[in-house]
Amino acid sequence: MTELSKPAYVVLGMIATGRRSGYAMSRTAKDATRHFWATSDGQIYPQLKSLSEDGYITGERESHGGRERVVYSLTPKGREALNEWMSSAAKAHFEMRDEGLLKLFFAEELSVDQLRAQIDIMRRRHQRAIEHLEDLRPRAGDMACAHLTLRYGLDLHAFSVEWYDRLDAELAERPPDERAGDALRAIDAAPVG
Amino acid sequence: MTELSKPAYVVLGMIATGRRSGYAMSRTAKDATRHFWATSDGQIYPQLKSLSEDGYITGERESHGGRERVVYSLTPKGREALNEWMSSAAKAHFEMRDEGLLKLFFAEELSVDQLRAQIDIMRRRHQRAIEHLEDLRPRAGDMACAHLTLRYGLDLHAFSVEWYDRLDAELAERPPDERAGDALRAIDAAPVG
DNA sequence: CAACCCATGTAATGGGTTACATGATTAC
DNA sequence: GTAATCATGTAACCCATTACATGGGTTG
Repeated sequence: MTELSKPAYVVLGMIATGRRSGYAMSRTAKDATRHFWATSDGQIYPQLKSLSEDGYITGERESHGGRERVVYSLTPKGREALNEWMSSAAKAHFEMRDEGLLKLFFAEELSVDQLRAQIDIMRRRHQRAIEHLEDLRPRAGDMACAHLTLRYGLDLHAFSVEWYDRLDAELAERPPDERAGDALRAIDAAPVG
Repeated sequence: MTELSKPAYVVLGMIATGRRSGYAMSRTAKDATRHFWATSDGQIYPQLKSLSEDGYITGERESHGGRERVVYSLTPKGREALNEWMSSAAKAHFEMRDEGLLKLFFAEELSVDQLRAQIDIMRRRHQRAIEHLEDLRPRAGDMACAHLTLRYGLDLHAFSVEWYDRLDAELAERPPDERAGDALRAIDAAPVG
């Protein structure tokens, strides 16, 4: 039982939760899981092929109103691999990439004005993310787990909006041409308390 | 003025904030920026070479207590590229990869018990991240911006710990062998409200 | 009859990590 | 003397995205 790749578990999980064609998986990946785990078509389709060859899943051609598609099912081996992964306590992959934070990290020499401009950009970015997730909500239908992860995303971005709001409020008290590093030191580098 | 790559801006920012040797950049990348923007040695050193060739930075050999190292400075061209990026309102790259959330997304058919076990793993993961960031704090020294991004990380993980705590508290009220999807629907899929 | 969605795939490219490789200096 | 830190780099590999390619069905 060697470990499978991450995209493999995505595919197994998709099948287990009723997304049984490659296209359905692709849709769900774009709609529902993208905001915490991106998966592209270039991963899904090759994965379906190799998981079939290795006996984790089986595909059946189905004609669905004239259109042809392949509908996959988990084999016992696939079910077991999924269960093992789902209940594993092994350290799960966690990563963040936030170009905005990178800019904040380098902001030492900016003016308070310039720093506040960047913070505003970030605040609005999280605000837009919230609006985007709200739009996705109806598409989650009755999948309770989809709503759960959506809720997490919404709450997380709301946290960020508030965090940047509070930081901005503290910076608003400082002279606009002060050095950002000095201003932050002055407000104790702990504006969010 | 074609746009530079992300690792290029990392290097420019590092120089501007006083990390002037490849090794110093590598250290800061591991210590301070890793939790929101990973950069490896395999990116830093080739980048130093190509940014030198393209006239964004200049390197000077320096002997520093017998040891040799190369210390870089920004050229006017490099300074301009950095300023442009720092003040740009263009959509900044933002990405999250959370394998734990992926498992939650597929948890529909698990038991409440199994779901709570996964939530516990995630809660502890964020707790450990907080401890790790606390350990890094002394190394930020007097860099106000380093403390700022550290603060964001700490607050973000604290938010997550609380979020999972609240979710777990609600699930604790449900029978342990209930289907996770049903339990979540029952608590209205909005446990964090 | 055009645009869009369903449906499936491949190839080129780009980005990033890991492992490897080397060697000097300093602290214990 | 030996382990850790300073210091710099390269090559192989893995992973993922993008663009391309194809074609049938549905809706306005």
